[in-house]
Amino acid sequence: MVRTRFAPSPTGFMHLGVLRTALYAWLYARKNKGTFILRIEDTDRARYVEGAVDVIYSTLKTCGLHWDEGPERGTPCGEYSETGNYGPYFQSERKDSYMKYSELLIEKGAAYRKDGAVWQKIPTAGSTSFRDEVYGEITVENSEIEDQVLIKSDGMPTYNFANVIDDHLMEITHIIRGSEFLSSTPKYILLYEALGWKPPVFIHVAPIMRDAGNKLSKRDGDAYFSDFIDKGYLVEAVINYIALLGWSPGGENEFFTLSELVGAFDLSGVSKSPAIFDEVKMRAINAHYIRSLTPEKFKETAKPYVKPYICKDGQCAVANCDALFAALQPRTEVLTDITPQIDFISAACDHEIELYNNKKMKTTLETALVALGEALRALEEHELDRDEIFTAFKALADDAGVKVGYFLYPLQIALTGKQSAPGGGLDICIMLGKDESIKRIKTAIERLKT
RNA sequence: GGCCCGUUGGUCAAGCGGUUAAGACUCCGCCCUUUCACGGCGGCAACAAGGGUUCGAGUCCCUUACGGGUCACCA
Repeated sequence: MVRTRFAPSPTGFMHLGVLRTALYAWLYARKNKGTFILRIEDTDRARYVEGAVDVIYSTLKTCGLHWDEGPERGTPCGEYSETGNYGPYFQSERKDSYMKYSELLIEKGAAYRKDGAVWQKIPTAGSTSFRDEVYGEITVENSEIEDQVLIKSDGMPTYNFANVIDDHLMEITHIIRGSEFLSSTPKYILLYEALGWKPPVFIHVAPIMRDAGNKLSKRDGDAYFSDFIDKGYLVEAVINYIALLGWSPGGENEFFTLSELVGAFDLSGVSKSPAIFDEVKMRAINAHYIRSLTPEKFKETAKPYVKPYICKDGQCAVANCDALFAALQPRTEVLTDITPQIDFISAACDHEIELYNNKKMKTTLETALVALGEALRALEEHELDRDEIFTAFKALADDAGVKVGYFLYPLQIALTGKQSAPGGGLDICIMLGKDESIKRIKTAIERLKT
């Protein structure tokens, strides 16, 4: 029976690297029909942060990484076993165990007291070896290892000690954690040996880097899961991306849902070297997820970003919302891309008249005036039907020996004031509706005349 | 500095003794097109260096360089 654990310290934030470790531990447990345990490592009282555990709970839940055992059970789900007889799951509540085993170690001569703390005694001779599933066989001379504190003078265990005790008591079979612990693993091994316990399987994962020389850290301002959700990333996309940072499924597919990751996850694909975080790549993945959403789902997801801009005097300023959302979907990589694209809807059409000069469209201020006149006429003469009006413009363009853009581009400028709009002139007409469009065109014509 | 570990295009990465060294992102062209996007097609671009082993090395060994981790009463 595989039992993995995620053992974060409650710092108040969920670092992407930490989340990835949780993901891997969760995936490994699910993949092997095992148990995923959440344990809070709050042995450092100086670092205690109010409400920090809630960040851990909520992040895990929104990511779908439900735990089978822990301080608070995850979403009830039939397939999960209902054990949880290994609590408490807060290290601060397990002090008795740590004291008990530190006493035992002292009795065995593997630990001693100094300066009010209990220290682990490292053998001076020999060497210690262990096998890591990612890094392979590792051997260190005991002379290279130094004695370490097991119980701090405040009575709390150190992370190093509490980990060993808890992992054993909770019957953890596979430890998945950051590679920064690779160097201290021999000390753990020595502890397991001194206690006569069988060490679990170790799986160390290389860190996520900001660039070649620096780890992704809070100082960068965008290392936390919440930072990316705030920026408009979809949680599925974030999970998908970080899963691929430091692990490769091997094939050419790089899009995986959580359950697909469970099927694909394999330790052999875990990388030994650090991976540099690339937000541009993550954006691309996010864009893919957004485009894959059904129109309904996209509308629901994008609404909060659109709503402030389409409400005018308490009314919706958009005549055709579906058209708006349909236009936005392929133009959205992250949700926050939306707002700057639709500011034209509620804002007055005040823009640089120079925009009418466009070499590619072969338009100038003069031709724009003509085109807008035609647009106005077309709108007044026809129903607001895309095909019907387009046909009218096409005929006009053919007669004049130009492309439709000759007429439609000035219309877009008149309506949006933007060189790049989420749709062409006609599309914008449909979004804004006949009345608003005509109003804007008239205003634009007046400006062009002066 | 000691000790561990690592090093394939700008980035993520496949590869696990014999390949024209995948794929994705980025970037650049072209096509599509009422702008911008989406989409389609194509292109630029890599085995850190030097020694071995081998008929043959990105794949195995050694050295160097560079990078990461660790050496806390933090985790």
